[in-house]
Amino acid sequence: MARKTGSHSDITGPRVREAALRLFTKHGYAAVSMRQIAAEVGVQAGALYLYTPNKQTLLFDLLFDQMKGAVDAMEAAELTGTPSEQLDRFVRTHFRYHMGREQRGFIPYTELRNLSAKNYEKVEVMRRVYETALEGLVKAGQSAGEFETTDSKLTTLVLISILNGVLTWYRPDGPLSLDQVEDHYCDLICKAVRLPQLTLADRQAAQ
Amino acid sequence: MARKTGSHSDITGPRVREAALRLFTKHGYAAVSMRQIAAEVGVQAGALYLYTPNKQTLLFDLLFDQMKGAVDAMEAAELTGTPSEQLDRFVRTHFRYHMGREQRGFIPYTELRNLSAKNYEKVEVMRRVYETALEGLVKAGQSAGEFETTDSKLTTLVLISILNGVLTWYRPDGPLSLDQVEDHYCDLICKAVRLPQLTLADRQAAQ
DNA sequence: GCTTGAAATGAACGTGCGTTCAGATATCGT
DNA sequence: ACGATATCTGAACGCACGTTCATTTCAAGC
Repeated sequence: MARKTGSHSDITGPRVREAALRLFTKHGYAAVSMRQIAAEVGVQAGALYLYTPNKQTLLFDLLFDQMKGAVDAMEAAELTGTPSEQLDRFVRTHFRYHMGREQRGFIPYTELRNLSAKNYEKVEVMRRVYETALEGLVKAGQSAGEFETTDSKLTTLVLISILNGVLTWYRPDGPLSLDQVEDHYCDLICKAVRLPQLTLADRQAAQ
Repeated sequence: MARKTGSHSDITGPRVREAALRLFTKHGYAAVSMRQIAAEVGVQAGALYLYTPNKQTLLFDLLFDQMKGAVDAMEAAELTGTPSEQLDRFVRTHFRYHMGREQRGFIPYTELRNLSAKNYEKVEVMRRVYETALEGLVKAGQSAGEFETTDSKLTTLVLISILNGVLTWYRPDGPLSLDQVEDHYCDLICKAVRLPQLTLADRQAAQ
């Protein structure tokens, strides 16, 4: 036995990444072996090295794309309006990017520790961009008098905790719809920074 | 060479647990080897098995004690007063238990996936106790008319995210004092559930 | 000071890891 | 139809893992 019938790199390549994403998310990078990933794809371990130079790079690519994708999604959202409206949109974009219909999945930040120093730095740059954008938003809300928070750095950290927290437990096939969770989180976050709560009408107008 | 001078099980035993806690927290269970733990203690790998039957049990003991300790700390806090006051106390107790002067450290919930089914169940029981207590508090606040949250289950999940989020990044030797962070988190959480913010005087009176 | 038991060594075990590669087979352009 | 090339197998590599155990050394009670 050697090459499989109907095999294409266009098909197997993405499947390798999907399998790795699923397994890394579920069990963590260190606990997942290349043989497990290969088995999930339906291939021998050696074949994986046609699609990635090594395990480390596989993790890096997934984490980097995840962060880069989130940044891109945020830029595509073109946050405008008042800080309050922008924060609302930020929260929704964040949630929908990771948990939307593409079923992208989410590798928690914990896995960053498994990256080599060089790879870590590259991902960290993207993360800084993302979190700095959020912090800028918090600061803008403060100076506009919409948010009553004092320490913008600390507040941003809390917001990140909340935003990523939901990604670790939310399952699209669970009892809660995407909209329900999204609304609830927006509500809580908006109240936490004490901005006048947006009504549905406000949101549609902002859109 | 065999037995070390000045060696006692009363000393080495705790040191094994401390080393394991530190390494599991930093690198994750799967990425840490028994030889690394042994090296941290200053002993050969085989010696660890005088203090734990195996690696799995080492993790279980740490996680179980961590959860059990948190539950005990909460019971010792004897939450009384209005739901608002109780929530404030809950947040502070949570933070101080994990990050207080005993420098206990905190193994994130992510590591629960490394437990065997049986061990997982035992830890999960404690976790349920803890989170159910918090949810009961949220519900009480709702019916008392102090909290404006709608979905108590979802709200509790958010609160857990926040409470555990800080434990993953806070370092006692960092720029922020324990009190600063504690106050900030209490403030944000209290506002998130929209209860009238406690003044320092209120808190001292509640104590 | 000798004996007894606790505490640790260090070598060994089987296993699974990440990775490589020669060889085998399917696909595709011609 | 055939040759070239892309895709995959299966075996192998050295290494590190968790765990065991005979042996050695230290501590302590008599």
